[in-house]
Amino acid sequence: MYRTIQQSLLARIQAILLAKYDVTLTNLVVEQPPNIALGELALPVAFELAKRLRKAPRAIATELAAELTAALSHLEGVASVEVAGAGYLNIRLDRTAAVRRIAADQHADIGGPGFRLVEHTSINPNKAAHIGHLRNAILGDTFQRLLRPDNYKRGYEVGVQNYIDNTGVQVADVVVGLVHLEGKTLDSTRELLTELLETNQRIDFYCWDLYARVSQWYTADAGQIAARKQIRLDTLHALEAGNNETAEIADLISTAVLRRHLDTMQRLSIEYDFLPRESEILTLHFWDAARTLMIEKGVLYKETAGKNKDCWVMRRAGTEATIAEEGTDPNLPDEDAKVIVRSNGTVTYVGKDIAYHLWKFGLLPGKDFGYAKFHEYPTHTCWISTVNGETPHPFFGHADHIYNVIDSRQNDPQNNVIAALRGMGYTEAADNYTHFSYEMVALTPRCAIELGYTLSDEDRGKSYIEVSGRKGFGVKADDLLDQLIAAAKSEVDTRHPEIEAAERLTIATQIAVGALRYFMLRFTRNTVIAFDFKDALSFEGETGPYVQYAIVRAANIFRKANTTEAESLAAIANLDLANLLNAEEGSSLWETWLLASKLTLLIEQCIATAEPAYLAKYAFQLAQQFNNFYHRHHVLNEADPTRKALLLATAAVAQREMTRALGYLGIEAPPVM
RNA sequence: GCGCCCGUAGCUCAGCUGGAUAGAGCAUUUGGCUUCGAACCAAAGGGUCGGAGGUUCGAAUCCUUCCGGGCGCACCA
Repeated sequence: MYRTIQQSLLARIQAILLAKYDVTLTNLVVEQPPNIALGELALPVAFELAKRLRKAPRAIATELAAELTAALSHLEGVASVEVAGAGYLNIRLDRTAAVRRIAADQHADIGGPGFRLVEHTSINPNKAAHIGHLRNAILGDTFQRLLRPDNYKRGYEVGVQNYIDNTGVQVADVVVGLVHLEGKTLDSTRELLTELLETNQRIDFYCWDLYARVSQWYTADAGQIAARKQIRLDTLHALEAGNNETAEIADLISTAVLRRHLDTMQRLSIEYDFLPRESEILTLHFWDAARTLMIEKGVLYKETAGKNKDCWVMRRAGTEATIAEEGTDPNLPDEDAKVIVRSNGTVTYVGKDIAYHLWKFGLLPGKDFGYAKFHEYPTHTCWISTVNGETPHPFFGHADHIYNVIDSRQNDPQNNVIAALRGMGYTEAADNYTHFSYEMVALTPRCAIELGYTLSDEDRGKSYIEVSGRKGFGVKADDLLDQLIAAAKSEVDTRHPEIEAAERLTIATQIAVGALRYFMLRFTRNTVIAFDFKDALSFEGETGPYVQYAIVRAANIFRKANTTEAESLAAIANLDLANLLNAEEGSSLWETWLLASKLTLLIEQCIATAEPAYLAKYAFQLAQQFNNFYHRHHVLNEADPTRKALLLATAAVAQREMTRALGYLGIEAPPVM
């Protein structure tokens, strides 16, 4: 509702500016005054105009205020306009009218045409997911929820995919471990998987340790380094080639680990639509089609001299500009160019990635994956790439906008892919390619010590230490979640011994997931999270459970009042609320309504900036506002029926919007806690 | 060396398309449960917004520069 009023106000003021001063401002700022007593919206537009019109800001504001006041009948919901401070235009809303509209759930819509692909998680299927992967998946899943159509907004058509690098070095390393350290064959690997399954052990945990061991093994014996490096390389080539026993072992293991990843993520309500695998990109020869296209478009060329002689290379972004600027001969070999095809004829990672991204935008002629069903969620199917797929199947490679949730260390490679698209003339695709970049999750030195690692003096002095799968150094996602559930469970057990055990566990899980997802979302993307158990295991203060608790409190009011949220909101439709809302005391109630009406605005901001943290902050602020309300007004004891109705409706609107906001964050509200 | 990111309260972080008195959580101190559940609320202390210049009516926010820290710059993936 706030956004609706904002939009109509901005349109009106633009019209006035054009008619009166013949100016158009591309970027009109609207903000909220520091105090609700000054109004609900503020426009500093007079300051901006002062320069251009050579007039005092206050004088301009006075003129604009008069114009707006005259047009008040066209501004639904606006009660008055006044000049404040050095030249602010402060807008006051008609509180009663606004409350009625908010209660009736009037709000601006969000959405549009086009298909949007969100890629996230993309964990190498050779080890357990850790907290860094959790940040990735939670960011991606939350963003996907903001985009998707639902019963609150029209939304955008969305596909969620999780890229699986099942033929890379990391999987190869685990295969080396199985074959050369454990002496496993294809058959005994099968037996191992069955045994782990039967004894309720996690294959991804098994691989976590094995991966760390084999990483050390490569360099453990000085005399064997070259030989072991060769084993590693041969294994990698065997995986890439396919159709051999080594590749079959890799497929068994990577698929088993992948299933574990899906389970882990499902514990956090994270689901996928499609799992494209590198093995199909290879066997279906995506690269061949891309290569032809790139040569045709002139972005890929063979280097004839210099250090990259005999490679096929591509210029990096900005090279043309540098050449023009420095006046170097454009015919000289570009030593800075990115190698796409090595002199031995094999393609690099970036080359494969370009092919994959051309496919995402539907720009790779004649190429698509085969599709097979892989996993069933309660409401939909997750598909996986395959060579000979089944029909019918959904299509994913036709995106109008893509979002790649990939950590900031991949900035350069991502920019290479975008540069390739742009160089090929696919400007629109390049513009609609969002590298949803985020910083890593590291461990505080204290946390590392708690986990039993010995630290060097240098590490001890750092504010954080990077996790390392290769060293087996990190916190596993399932372990953290288990700890969170245990902590929440013991709280629920003491608070609600009367509830059945199974239900207590369900509640504890909801709280644990709430704490974890909120924790990963409260930091903005480019902040390194220095992970610490003390903060992550907290259920108090700025946390998910704080918001969940506020919702539980609201629900208790309705239960005891023998009414519902919907009834409470409907009940105020015909009441005379003006006296209550406009009184001094009513201001804090009105502030709750106003904040509750901002959800659409927040979602739009999160989408525009690809920053879910704003919504997390908003959910917390709304809960804070509600808790304050809860403390100041005792709803059930209220004697005056009109006032009681308003208090009930206030609790209802706060609960409605908190629940929605949490829903977008992927957090459920427990019935009790 | 080049590129990107960060530096705000004791700690962890918001605020950064310039706007009214720089905010929150944690920690510390204090007060509040015979009340709709205290996983809560209220209050207090705590800030040269890394330093220095500049642009502007106005700078935590924009520009320049310096200092400190992180990450990335392969014919690895």
